[in-house]
Amino acid sequence: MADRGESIEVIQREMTVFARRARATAARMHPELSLVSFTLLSHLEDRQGCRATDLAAHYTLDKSTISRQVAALEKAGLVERRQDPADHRVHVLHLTERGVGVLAQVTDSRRIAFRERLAGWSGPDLERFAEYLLRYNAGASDEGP
Amino acid sequence: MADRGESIEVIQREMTVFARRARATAARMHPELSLVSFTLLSHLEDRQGCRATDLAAHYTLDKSTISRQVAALEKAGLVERRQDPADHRVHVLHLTERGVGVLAQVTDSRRIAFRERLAGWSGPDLERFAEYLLRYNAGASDEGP
DNA sequence: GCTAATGGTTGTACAGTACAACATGACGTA
DNA sequence: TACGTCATGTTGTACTGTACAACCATTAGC
Repeated sequence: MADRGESIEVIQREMTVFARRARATAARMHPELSLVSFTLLSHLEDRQGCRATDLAAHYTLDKSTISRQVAALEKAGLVERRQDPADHRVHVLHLTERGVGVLAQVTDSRRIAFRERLAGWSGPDLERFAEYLLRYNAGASDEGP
Repeated sequence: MADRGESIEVIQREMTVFARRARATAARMHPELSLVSFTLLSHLEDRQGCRATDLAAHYTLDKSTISRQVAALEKAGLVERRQDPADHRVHVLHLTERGVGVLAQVTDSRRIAFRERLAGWSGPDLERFAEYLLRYNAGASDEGP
């Protein structure tokens, strides 16, 4: 039906539409935890703690940005910084107990929202959609759209 | 393979990853035309001109935001505002010749980038991916993720 | 004609981000 | 061992995108 170029147009446009909305939506859903903070906390949980530099590399954000984000999260009591005894330059970041709790709660309510959002979808469609997104993002090293 | 919940997790996470990157990528690709500006110009071209209020409604942005964005685009010579003779409150927005040109050029280079980005994909996969995105976004009235 | 709604601008504030300058600490080599 | 270089992080500064609220101008409804 659609030719290659057409599909690409659509993907481009719809990805863009999505991007434009995501941040605002996240903010509306969770005034207490922005999309950025959420992803940082997730990563921290995933890795069971890591350095600021790792976060910066993983999300291609400037280290100053991370520094301030982390400072805010620390101030909010969601994250704590432990000096690495082996290298005194390094602060290893860990979720606090409270951080774990908040993250769990937000993750949960996000999951619920997405579940509802995707309620009309068949299992195989969901699976394929997820697959495509993974594939798309996996290919997005750092310079593609 | 994956159950429903798992797929939803993935979609949620990957959409988020994408969202986090899109803006920065657009900025890197086109320092002269942000993602926001780009979408506004596209809409203007699509509609062959429209009012600021229409843009605000379509993108669920505050009218003040639109006002300033449009002001910037006007200053950059990409858009012009024509007073509606029938209703003196209204400014109808139109692309200038230069606006059309810049939009075309950016659209083009975006298309090229996406084409490259999706080079390894089969036609049917592209088609289905596009379809899913459309479906997803179409359902995203205004409160879902 | 007066009141309410609509379209838009301006003041203000905030988040997220980058870049550059800097401080501190670690490490390798002469 | 001391010096230069690299790595980690923080701070100063500036810009974009955004919202909300107050406001002005104009139109529409009763």
